[in-house]
Amino acid sequence: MTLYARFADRIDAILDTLEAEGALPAGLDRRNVAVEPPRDPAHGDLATNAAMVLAKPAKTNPRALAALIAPKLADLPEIETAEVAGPGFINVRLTPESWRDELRTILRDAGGYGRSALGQGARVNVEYVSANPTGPMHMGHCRGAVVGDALASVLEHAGFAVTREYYVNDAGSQVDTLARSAHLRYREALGETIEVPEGLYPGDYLVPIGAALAAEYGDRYVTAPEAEWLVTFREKTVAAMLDLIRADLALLGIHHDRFASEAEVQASGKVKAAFDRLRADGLLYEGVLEAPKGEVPDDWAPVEMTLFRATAFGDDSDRPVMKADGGLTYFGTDLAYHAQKADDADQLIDIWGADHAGTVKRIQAAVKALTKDGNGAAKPFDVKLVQMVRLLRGGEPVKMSKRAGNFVTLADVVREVGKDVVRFTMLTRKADAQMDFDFAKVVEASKDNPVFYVQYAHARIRSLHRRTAEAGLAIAAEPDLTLLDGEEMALVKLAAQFPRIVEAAAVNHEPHRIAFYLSDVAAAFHAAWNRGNDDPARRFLMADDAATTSARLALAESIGQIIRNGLAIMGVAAAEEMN
RNA sequence: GCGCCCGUAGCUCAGUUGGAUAGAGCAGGAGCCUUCUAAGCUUCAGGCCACAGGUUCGAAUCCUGUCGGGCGCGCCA
Repeated sequence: MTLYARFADRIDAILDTLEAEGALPAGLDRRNVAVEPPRDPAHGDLATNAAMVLAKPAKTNPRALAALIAPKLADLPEIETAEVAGPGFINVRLTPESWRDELRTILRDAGGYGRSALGQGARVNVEYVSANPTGPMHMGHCRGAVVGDALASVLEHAGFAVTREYYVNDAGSQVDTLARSAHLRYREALGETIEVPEGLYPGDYLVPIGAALAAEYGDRYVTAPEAEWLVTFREKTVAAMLDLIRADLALLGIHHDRFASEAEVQASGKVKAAFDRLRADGLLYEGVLEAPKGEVPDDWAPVEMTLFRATAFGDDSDRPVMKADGGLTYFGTDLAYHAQKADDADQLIDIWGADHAGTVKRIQAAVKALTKDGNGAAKPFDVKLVQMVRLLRGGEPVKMSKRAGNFVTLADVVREVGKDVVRFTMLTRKADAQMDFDFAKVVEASKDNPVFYVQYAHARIRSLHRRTAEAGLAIAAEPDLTLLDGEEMALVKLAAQFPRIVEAAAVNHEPHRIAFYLSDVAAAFHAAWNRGNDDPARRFLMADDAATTSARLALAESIGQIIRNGLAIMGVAAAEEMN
């Protein structure tokens, strides 16, 4: 239980008491009562808005109600003062010993500090990456991969049971194109001189696939009609592409629990089951769509199709699930796929590139329609859109050849700057904000670079331990933490916010909050360190004072632990030293 | 035409799910610094939170409208 949750309980108990005493009417809605750190530290350690939220329904004024609550808070042993302030806030100051206890808790819980039971084991399916299996991962996929993986990790830390899932689009025309492209390389491997025509995938990564196919099948499919080899080539090539993608993802430390096949969804009874359910609810019908607004495709014609009544759930238009020829649309399968995911999850999250923003409403409509219960309550489903990353080198856009298939691959970038830099940098912006990724800046050793700055703080802390050992100081197993002064304890207060940050990141599906918080922690630690430059008495390592050094080392270690825990969520290794 | 995202310091961005006097870094001004190994430290200045209404104890945050920027619109995937 986090410190804030603990005091929320205390306040709840006090409100119970006030009800029992008749000072408050029973049954007030307390959902908006919050316990938070005040923005201005001068206001104390914790603040609650309880009196302001409850005053109106209790038919009293906030300050009067606060005056009833505050003394009861002040009576608690962990609390030094509880004062009514402003419009009716109650500002609480904890005893120094409470904070020292929190520091001990961080050290004791170690890697477990920051974990919580918030999610209560609810099953969350996070689907991310889901790049088409037509080639290696490129940088366009990278950000979604990192954001999705970090979000999954944040949710795990907040007590959710997470499944990491990848949807493999192995059923559309793109994988047929892939198979034809592989066939071309297969002929090439058998000695033909080939030229990749417009519309096929030209990438070199298909060369070894073609060679493998040639080795396996010899020349039997060189002149055979497509119908004889397409399915086989498609399966083999998709499998090879998935191996490639898995290897690329592994470079980033990403491992999915499940790869769900679009073709398998289609072949299973899932589609029929989902459609039956919708039809039973009157949400599927045969109809003709109006011509799309804006640019109308050349081949558009008003024909009858099977449509999903997406407009009943907030979409702008009903959407086809089956084409006029009876084939499934992409959306039709996707709808069934989401039904499949919802079968064994309590919540769904999709991470999509922002270029798919236009289809968010229809899939949300579908999930609502498919998961709503008798009361109309649907399973929570969030589509997180991840904006594009602009690749720069020293401020100049990275030139990518116009020739299709020649892009900056994820593997190239990881090879150049390292997994940890890629992962951290991808989390230094909100997912829906556009981001620049500058090869020069992300590896810069300066305080402008948050990746470096956070790692540097951790390395300094590790270095302290090494140097303390070298100095032969006897470090106390249970240091006297009363030797820490107010500025030092301010670091503990910042560190104590970590569990709260993790919870907020989980609830809001915003893993970037961890990165920003770690930057704050690093900045605060560096500032404390720098105080030692001006005043040797404030250095962490005091060669002639083992007791103070022990206390400060415990403090430093707690900060190091927070950084490690935060980086672990982000999937970034903490640096032992800087090179 | 419609929809989605966005609009916060000169620039790049945070903003604790509606809290108190809106923050950080860069750039700019002024000092300092040769280190508990180090790639710096302190400090100043900078704001009509695009604009106008609304909701309430309280709005950068929620709602409506306007203006401005980006992206999207399909029987593709």
